[in-house]
Amino acid sequence: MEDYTKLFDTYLNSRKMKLTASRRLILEAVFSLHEHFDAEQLHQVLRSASQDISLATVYRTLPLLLQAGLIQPSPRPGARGMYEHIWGHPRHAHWVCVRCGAVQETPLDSVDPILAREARNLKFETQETSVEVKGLCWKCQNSANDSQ
Amino acid sequence: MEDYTKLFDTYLNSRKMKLTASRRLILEAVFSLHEHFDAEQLHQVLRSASQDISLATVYRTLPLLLQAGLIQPSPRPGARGMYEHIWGHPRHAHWVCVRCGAVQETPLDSVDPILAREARNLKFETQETSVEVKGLCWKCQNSANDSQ
DNA sequence: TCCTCAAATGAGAATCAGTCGCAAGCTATT
DNA sequence: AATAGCTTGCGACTGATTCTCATTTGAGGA
Ligand SMILES: [Mn+2]
Ligand SMILES: [Mn+2]
Ligand SMILES: [Zn+2]
Ligand SMILES: [Zn+2]
Repeated sequence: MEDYTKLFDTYLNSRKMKLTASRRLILEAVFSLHEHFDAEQLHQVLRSASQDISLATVYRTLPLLLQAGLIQPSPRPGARGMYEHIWGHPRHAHWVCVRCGAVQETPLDSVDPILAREARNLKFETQETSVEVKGLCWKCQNSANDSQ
Repeated sequence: MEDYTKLFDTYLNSRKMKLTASRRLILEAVFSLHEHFDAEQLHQVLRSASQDISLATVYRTLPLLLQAGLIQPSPRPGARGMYEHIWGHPRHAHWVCVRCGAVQETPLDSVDPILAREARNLKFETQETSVEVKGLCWKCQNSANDSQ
């Protein structure tokens, strides 16, 4: 049993909920993906693995994974309800190209101490940090004069 | 004529669009607000000033203000389509309390140089930065054992 | 001032992601 | 096996945003 499965099971037990077959499959699908995803995409992954899980169940499971600390919202301009798995992944900033949509990631190591200091000043108890930068990736700068 | 009105006019002219009465009123409403808002709230502000602008027009104008650099999206967990005006406002991080919803702001001064350095490494041309921190505000920590 | 035409608007229909209600299916317990 | 509580699928529903289209407005030219 993977670590993340144990963690999910523990979380569910603490809520008198069950680690069902559906939830296990959704969890596996989430950790099989290495990009950001939404409910619909996750559902597609399951369907192409011939797993007939209803979309409603996918929608119902995402908040559980969120609460369990296994995924986090990963908002994209324009898109809604995007997530990414975070178990075992160092926290990171997202650099989103507004032209081609590519997303690069960088660790938050240098930003974190600063935010920690400010949190102390505000007496704010941080739960989750999100750093998103929009702009043009290297490739798109160089093709800035191409069509669209 | 306010600076932001001139800027909007210039932007619209460059697109062969017109600074109409409706757009002017929406612009004024946007800068009369000093919190984050969505289309519906903006529409309410206009209605309570007896300005009968249709909600569709509000929705149509927001992307123009965005493109003109007068407002920016200000995503809130759970809420969609939130904005804030930014003309003349220093860029800032948002500290959102997950319990009471209060939003505090801090300048990005100390974070910016770090992100600038990383942008250089990535050869990324930054257009917009968003730093959002979720957690508990000071008040809510102290009432953490209260109901809800 | 009057005309012309592209741009803008209002009203309501349409879309679409996400949620909900409920009957049926599971699973642990007795 | 009966019970009780959790979970699921299905389809109906909701609410935010977008779209369509008939009508109005506004800027520039005659
Ligand atoms: Mn990521
Ligand atoms: Mn703000
Ligand atoms: Zn790009
Ligand atoms: Zn609070």
